[in-house]
Amino acid sequence: MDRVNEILRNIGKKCTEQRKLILQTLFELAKPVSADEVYEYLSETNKVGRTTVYRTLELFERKKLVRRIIFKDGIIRYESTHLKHHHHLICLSCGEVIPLEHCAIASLDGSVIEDADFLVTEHFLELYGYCKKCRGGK
Amino acid sequence: MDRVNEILRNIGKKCTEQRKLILQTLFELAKPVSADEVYEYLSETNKVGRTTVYRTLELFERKKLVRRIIFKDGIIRYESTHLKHHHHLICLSCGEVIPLEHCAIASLDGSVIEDADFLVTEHFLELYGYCKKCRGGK
DNA sequence: TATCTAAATGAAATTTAGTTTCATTTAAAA
DNA sequence: TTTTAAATGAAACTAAATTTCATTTAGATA
Repeated sequence: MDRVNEILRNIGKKCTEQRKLILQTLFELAKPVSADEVYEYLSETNKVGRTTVYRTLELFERKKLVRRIIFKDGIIRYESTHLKHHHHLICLSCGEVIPLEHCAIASLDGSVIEDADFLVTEHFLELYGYCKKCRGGK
Repeated sequence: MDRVNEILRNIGKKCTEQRKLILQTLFELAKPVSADEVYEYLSETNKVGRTTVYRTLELFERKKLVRRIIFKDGIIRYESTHLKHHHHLICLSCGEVIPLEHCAIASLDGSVIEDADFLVTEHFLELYGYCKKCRGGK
């Protein structure tokens, strides 16, 4: 929790109970989660309102504490940036999300696509398919 | 329009006026468009209801006439599969969407990620950054 | 060609994700 | 401690997408 306090102090915003809880949750879950999942996760103790969760995740995105991740379903999810840049394997059968450490196209960012004269600053890559379990050994 | 008729006959579903109009629209626009954009595009003649547009795009996706494309905003868009597999450059400033012909990671599909024992069947890659115009020559 | 029927349509109601409003509360500066 | 701008959260709202169900229609069958 000390770490959470320090991070929040560094972004130049008020260090509220709600923000600490939300950031802590993102650390604990350590995978892409939607605002509603964060809200549900915290709702037992019921200390944080839905609106605050949405607003706080947006703030965290602006401050680069989280990155936005979008899967095929179009729901906006966020993942803590203390996990370094990576992509995901998403099972089309059971929905499991597996982080993929190595990024084969990291070199794209900062480069210019010649034909289009386009400067790439970020990229989204998600891989879909079937996990070991769902393939039943095949 | 002959082409549209033939395609619809081949998927084993009724060849309705609405389906023909929607497929024709996807051919004409030839870029990722949302259900609402298709609806608006057709609304002058007002021949197709909103529900039908949503349902038809889902049908087309199941029949592989269109593929689903998701950008950062989370809105579900579709693009005709008569355009072969490719990705997009999306300008963070003006929103322009530029198709990117070459796919550097096409070889991923059908391959197994060893560490995770995961069979990849499809992938989503979108590149964000700044187009020539918005960079003002830089 | 007329009849029939399962499939398709679309208006309206509903659901879900996300945003805005505004009165109240609070972190932290003075 | 007082003060105040920032933050919160309930409720209202918006937008995207889905469901319901009465009506229409494509195209198979007689």
